[in-house]
Amino acid sequence: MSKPSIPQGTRDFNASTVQKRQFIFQTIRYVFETYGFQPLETPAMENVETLMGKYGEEGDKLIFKILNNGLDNPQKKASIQEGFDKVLAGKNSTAITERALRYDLTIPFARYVAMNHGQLTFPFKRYQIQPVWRADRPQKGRYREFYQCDADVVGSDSLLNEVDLIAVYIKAFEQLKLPVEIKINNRKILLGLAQVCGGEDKLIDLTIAIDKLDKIGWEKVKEELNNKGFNDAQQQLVERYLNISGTNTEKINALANLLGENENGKKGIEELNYVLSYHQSTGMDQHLVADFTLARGLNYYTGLIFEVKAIDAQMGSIGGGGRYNDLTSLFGVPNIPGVGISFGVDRIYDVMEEKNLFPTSVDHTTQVLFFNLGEAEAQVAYGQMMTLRAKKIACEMYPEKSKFDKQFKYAEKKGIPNIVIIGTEEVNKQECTIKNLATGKQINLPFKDLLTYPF
RNA sequence: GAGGGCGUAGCUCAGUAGGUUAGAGCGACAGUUUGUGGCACUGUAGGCCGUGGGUUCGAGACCCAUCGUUCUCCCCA
Repeated sequence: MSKPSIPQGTRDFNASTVQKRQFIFQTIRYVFETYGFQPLETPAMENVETLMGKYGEEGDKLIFKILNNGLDNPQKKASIQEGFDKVLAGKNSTAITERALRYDLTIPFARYVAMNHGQLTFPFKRYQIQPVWRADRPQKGRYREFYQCDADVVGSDSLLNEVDLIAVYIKAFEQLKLPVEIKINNRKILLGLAQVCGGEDKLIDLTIAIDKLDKIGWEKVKEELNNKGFNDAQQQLVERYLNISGTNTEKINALANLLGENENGKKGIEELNYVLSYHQSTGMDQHLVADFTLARGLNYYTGLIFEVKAIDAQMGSIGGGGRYNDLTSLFGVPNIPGVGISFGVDRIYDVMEEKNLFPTSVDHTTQVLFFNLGEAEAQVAYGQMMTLRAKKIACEMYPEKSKFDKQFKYAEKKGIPNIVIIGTEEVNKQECTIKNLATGKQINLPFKDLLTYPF
């Protein structure tokens, strides 16, 4: 028997970690609900075809697939063999696998909307807090099982949804006391640039190259553009695009100049302006940064896109989202536009832990430990303990009659602030000894006063 | 998918140029102290040195493979 272990990229969470994570979940859930979003849960596994082809070529490779049961059935040997050959050739085969673990929450949500659009009231606002799985190689801030907290609105074209979702981001991070900046761009602007640069078909090459700017620098980006067939004039245009800097307003003006009369460019800028100016009136625009290099991987985005970055932290994005025109048409139900955002709880946790941002109050533990001084005494103490529990004070009794030393140490390790001693003396006098472990002070109190004692 | 670092006690690590019985600190447990913790002292337990193979008279140290872990790239939360 080898040592027990858990799969790569997964984790166990101890008491204090769970409590801190709960703090993040509760904060985000509270904000979601305050903004009118209602909960949804979907299964951990989806049909393979629901997920495949939705996340790009790279994404498909990172989907965890579940092996079918009954592969050893001799009657199905031929079809399974055939399916296996397809898998070896890099294709998918339902004879081998027909289910997969969900990769994100947006696609399952789109599937849900497509399945239930008849019953839903639009605009439909839902939030979802559940784990997702990716067969990525684990590293800092990257896990194979992690939680996402998504909020989406479908069935509305209004930019007010974008405005509202940005407010959700800002308010949630404000409550978590985590300083962030929210980068905003518009896929329409990128599309406009691609058109000005010689064609929509270049959009993907262009965004991939642009996205790498802060990592590899302009020279390398230029090289890549060159390899992808962009001519000198086009490269110069991209360079001017990437060199745009200044305040949000300055950047937008420079961009408008650059893209000129391009329809998509104009529309993209208009939308961006709308959202930014709206938040000038709410006073939340200080967190917003127009960033034309922001591209985002998921190719279903069509409008404004967002990405959240923790300030002064070495961590990838801790949240992202954007508008998608027609996600449900992938499932046969066209014309349901939507916009959504996502929080990456595990990365938020890592950053907050690193910066020591968790309030000490998130550590809930037992408030009172009742000492166990023998069968008869423990029975009396148990009765007293139950009255405290009825008042919602967290209590426990040490289960063994052990030496004081041991019971004290238990309380100390667990961070229990108070102990109650009920021994033979106390039972005779119908009182208990209460000791505060931090101050070391102790008092005697009649049983009848225990209920009103301010633990 | 590509590349680097690291695997020695429950934890953090040491282990000198390969040399015989593998160490420390913290923690755990027990005692000094059978109704008062934190401190101190004393003692005890706990290791197929990740796994498999190889080189060598001799391997925790060197080589190969494998697994795990961590980081970077790709991509992403």
